[in-house]
Order: sequence, then structure tokens, then C-alpha cells
Amino acid sequence: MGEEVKKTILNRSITSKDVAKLAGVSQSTVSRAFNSASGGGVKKEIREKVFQAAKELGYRPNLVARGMISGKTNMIGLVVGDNLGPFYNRIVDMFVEKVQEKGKQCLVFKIPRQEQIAPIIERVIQFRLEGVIITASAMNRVMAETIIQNDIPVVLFNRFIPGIDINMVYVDPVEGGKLVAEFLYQKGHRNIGYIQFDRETSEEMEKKIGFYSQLRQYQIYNLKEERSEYSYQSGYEAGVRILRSEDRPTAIFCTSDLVALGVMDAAREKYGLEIPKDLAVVGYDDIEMSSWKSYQLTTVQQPVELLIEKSVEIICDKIENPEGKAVVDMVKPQLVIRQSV
Amino acid sequence: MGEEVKKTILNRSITSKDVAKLAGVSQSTVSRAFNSASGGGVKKEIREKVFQAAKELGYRPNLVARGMISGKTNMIGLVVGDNLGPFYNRIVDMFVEKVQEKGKQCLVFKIPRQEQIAPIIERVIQFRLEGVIITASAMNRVMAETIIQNDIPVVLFNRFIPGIDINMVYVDPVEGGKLVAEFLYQKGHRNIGYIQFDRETSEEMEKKIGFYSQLRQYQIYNLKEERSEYSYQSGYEAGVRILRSEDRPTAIFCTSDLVALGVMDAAREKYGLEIPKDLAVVGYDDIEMSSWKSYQLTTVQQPVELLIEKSVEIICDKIENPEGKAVVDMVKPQLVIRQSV
DNA sequence: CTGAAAGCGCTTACAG
DNA sequence: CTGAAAGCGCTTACAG
Repeated sequence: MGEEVKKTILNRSITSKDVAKLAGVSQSTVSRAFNSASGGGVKKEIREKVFQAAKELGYRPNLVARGMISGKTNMIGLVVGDNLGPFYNRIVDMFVEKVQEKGKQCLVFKIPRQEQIAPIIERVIQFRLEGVIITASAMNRVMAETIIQNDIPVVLFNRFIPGIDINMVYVDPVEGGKLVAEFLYQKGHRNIGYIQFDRETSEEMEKKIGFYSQLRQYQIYNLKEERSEYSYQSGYEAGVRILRSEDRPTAIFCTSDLVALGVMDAAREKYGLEIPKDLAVVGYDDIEMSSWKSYQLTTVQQPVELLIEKSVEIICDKIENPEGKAVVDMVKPQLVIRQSV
Repeated sequence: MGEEVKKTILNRSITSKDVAKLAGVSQSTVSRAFNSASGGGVKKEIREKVFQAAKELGYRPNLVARGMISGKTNMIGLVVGDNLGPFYNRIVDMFVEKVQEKGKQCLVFKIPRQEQIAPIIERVIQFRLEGVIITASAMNRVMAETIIQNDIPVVLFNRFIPGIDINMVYVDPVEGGKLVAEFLYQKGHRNIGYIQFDRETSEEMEKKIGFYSQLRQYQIYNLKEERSEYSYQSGYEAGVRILRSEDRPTAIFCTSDLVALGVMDAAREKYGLEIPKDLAVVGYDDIEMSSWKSYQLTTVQQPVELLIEKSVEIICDKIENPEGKAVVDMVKPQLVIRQSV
């Protein structure tokens, strides 16, 4: 049975109409049977018949059509920036998983360079996503505002922007900086180096504010500064530069682990320093490599998984219930003490 | 002007109808104006008028509706497995970028465990993707076949399966294994260890075939074997085990860099061995960390970017032109010689 | 509980 | 070159 029906519709995909015909019910009923929400509205007996027919034909509801009519596309946009490195790469994977657990999928957008952002903003909106998560590395105020203007809920991931009505979930960088400053001071360090990113993001600024303000409390002012890109290699080079000086610092705080690992290797290879005996190093992010035996880097951990869960929770809430004020959720970072200090 | 129109449609998104009304043309014309393909069909003068009206209203074509009618959803599915590690995480990012360059976006699916694959297969099909790329870590024959049955082009990324009519792009693991065997033999090693994955994937088997067959040519048979999961920590432990024996191998081939790095650290820390003087180590994948100064790992490089470009190229071709035989593209791996041998 | 019908926002023959 | 109309595959009031 049904074999003839199957044949006649060979080269198109099976629709609810086909199922209706085979099951001997109306197309509306097929639709209802497949909607868990109103699915209760169909008599059990008939529902079974519909499912049987659907199975026979290999029918699957067309999510695009459903999205079209109901506005529920089941898709969340995830916008990432370039040069993610080990920290951000993990994030994409985790977001995909958490979003999928909510019965939705991630449509991923990448901003290779900030200049090319305009056409990508257009695309984000055109896909009629239910919500959009913008990660710090891709953050752009115009993008966030344009998306919101189109009535799409937005969550900024790991970026705080003051005076703007957008959902934000982030780890307090000021606190992170303070944590490191306090720790290094307590360990007796007075001659301290600081290696920050080339690009001055707000997160970067805030780490600095926290770090410097805390040290100021102890009358420590003159830090040796270096800049680095977000890479091991660039960290290595910055390490070589900062350690070249006569009055070499006894401790260095790097605003990312990747850079800190480069600095550690530079210290050991270029200057024969032992860590932590001759030099203490502290990083930021707690990437996987930091726990490796060769490094054992003391660092500031950002509770990434928690942050992602919160972001997904918030975006799903806002999809269900778009009204109400923006949520701003700040999480405290934590110091992970290993052997590098 | 147009301000009244804008107001009256406040709480819904702007459609081509709204633009048509403001521009004083038919909805068909608006549609045509926005279709680069048939866009030439609209007189320039009128097209300008349409664009002007669209701009004023903030109109953007609804890609979901377009996908519904034309079947072109502009979305490619990317299916990944669990426990990706540094090698696979990079891949997601690169795929997103390359696919985006083709004017499409990646909808990412994750298979956390193979047992839960069925509902995910359903979802992949329901989204009416234009094509699907299945990465090796998520590979499942039923999935590939089900998707193809639904007339969706599929490319298997870095996995070869014999006797099946599916597009495949992969790096020859047999060749990779041979490369390493030959290299170690030429460097004078006769007592060799081999650390493979716990899970026996086909890729894993083929590496082994290549490695062992090449060594057999030199009458080397009795290799010390260990197994490890895909992680640094697990590699470290496997390293501890394999080096414990009296007749310690002088060289170890690990089928992934992450494991090799763990082995190197185990050798140095647990047994005070110097690399490469006391022990040679070779890895597989050429992840970023392998080039770090602490490791300088000799390894087999898979031309990932090339592989991804080819995959995207093939899937786009097959979307345009679904007929024809499946493409099977095998790429040769390359040995990257650093300091660990 | 079920069916006939309208409609989501587009594309695309079909006329003119 | 342009418009009126059909239709993509669904959901969802509206009757019954």
C-alpha cells in the first residue's frame, strides 16, 4: 500500500499533503499531529494512522515552511570574530551543543575584519533568526543595535557596554586584574611586567584598570609594559623584549594564556630563567594548554561553560518573552593557582 | 513621505508588498529588483525607485521565504562529533569562513555521542539544507545515506569509505603512516613504539597499516604498542606506560600531536629523558602547539585548509549540478620536520 | 476533534 | 519590461 503514491511523487519531497492522502485525513490534521504543542488536539487513533503513513512515505515536516508561517525558525545566530585562538574556538563548539539541547541550531557568522561587517549584518537579519549571540571578538555596536531594531533578541557574550539596553553576560575583567595584582603582591613581587594586547578592547582596558589600581594601593606604579598580539609567537617575542632590560621584572602578567606560554618559553630558552624561581608568570583565560606539565601556568579562569549556559538561557527566555528590561549578568573570575608563581 | 506607511506597519517586519506600495510598483517588480539573477529584467530607473523605497523602510528580503519557494536556503549543514580537540575546533571556524565566502552560511550540528544520532539526522534533513558536510569525527554511514536519499548533496570530510557513492575528500592515512616509518628508519631507529587511539576508526587503522607495512620492509616487526584517548593528559599517561619497560623504545610514533606532546612531557618529567637525544617522538596533525619552542614536534601535516576549500568547492558544485558521479579527492600528507627526532 | 480556507513572504511562469 | 496570479509547505483561526 502507499507504494503507488510514493512512486507518483518521485522527484519531489514528501509533504503533509501526501501523508494526508495516504492516511485518509486532511492536511490540517497531519499538521496538527506533528505539532507537539497542539498535537493533543488529534485523536490518538488518527494520530497513529498519520504517523504510520508518514513513516511509510518517509515524511519529515519542512522546517523552512514552518519557520515561514510561525516565525519560529529554530535558528540562533552565533557571530564570531577572527583570530579566535584556542579560547574562542572552544566557545563555538560549546554554543552549538547548548543551543542544540534547547532544540535549536546555531547558524554561525564570522566577521573576518571589522570593515566588512555591513553585509554580514544584513545577512544576520535576513535569515529571520530567533535570536543572536554576539561574541566579544565580533562585537560591534552598530550590529547589535541594527539587529535589535529588527526585533531580534541579542545577547552580548563576554562584553559589557555601559548605557545600552542589551542583554549582556560577561566576566568582570576589573576583578580579574585585581586578583592577579593582589596575588603577585602577596607573593612578594614589586618589580612587575605587564603584557597586554595590541588592540585596545574594553575588556583589555578593564583588566588594566583592575590590575593597576590594586597595585597602586601598594605604592607600585612603574610597571614595565609590552604589547603583543593574541598568539604564542607574538607572546614569545614580547617576552624576549620585556626580559631584555637590565632591571628585569620578577613577575609578568599577560592578559592571555597564549601569550603567557610564549613568554615562559622565551624566558627559559632565551635567558635560561627558571620558572617560578627566576620569573613568575600569570596568564588569563585558563586554556587547556596552561595545565600541561611543561607550563603549569597560574591564570585567571573565566567560567566559560557557565557563561555560555547563561547566554543560551537568556536568549531562549527573550525569545519566549521579548518584553522586559535587558538582563545584565556579571560573573566573577577565579584565580587558578599552579606552579608558575 | 513614507513615514505614514512605516507607522502603519509598526509591529511587523517590512515586506516586499510594503516596498511595492511606497515605490508605486507591483510586488513582483520589487522581487525582481532584489534578485541579482533576474535583476537585469527591471528597468534601471524603476529599480532605483524600488531601492530607494526599500532603504527608506529598512526592507530586507526574507531569506526564509525565498528558501521556501526557490529551494535555495543558502545554508550548508556542518556536522561535527564530540571531543574535537585543537585539530577539529579549527576546522569549524575555517568551514564557516569558506562557506560564507560562497554566499552561504553554516548551520552546525553536533553529535555528542553516536547513540543519539537518529534525532539529529532528522533535524539535518528538516532544515532543507542545500548540502551537508560531515566531518570524520561525526561520521556515520546511516546518516550519510539518509541525507543522500533525501536528495541533499553530501561531502565526507577526511574520511574514506570504500564502495559507497558519496563525495569524499581526505588525506591518505596510509601514506602518513609510511612517511613516519620511513623517516624513523632512516634516522636509525629500530626499537620503535606506537601509540594509537582507543577508538578504532578507519583512519586509525590505515595509519597503522601504512606504518607497519613500511617497517616490515625493513624486517622490523615487534613494536611496543600503547593506546590513548585524544588528549594531552591521556598521552602523558600512555607515555609513562610505554617508557616504563626495560627495553625502552628509542622512538615513538603517536597518531595525534596532542598525544605526542603529552608523551614528550612524560619522557622529560617522569624519566628525565632528553628529546631527541634519548627519545624521538613523531606526531600527527600539526596542531599549532607542535611548533612551540617547548616541543618542536616533528609531525605529519594534513593540508587542512586545502581540504576544506576542496570540500566547500565540491559541495557547491553538487548543489549547482547534482548529477554525475561522486567525487573522491585524496590528498597526500606531508612530513614536517622539527627537532623532536 | 476535524476540515476547508486563508495566509506567511517570497519566486516565477504567463500574459500583455 | 511589468503586473496579476499561482504556488512553495506549512500553521492556525474559523466553522461545524
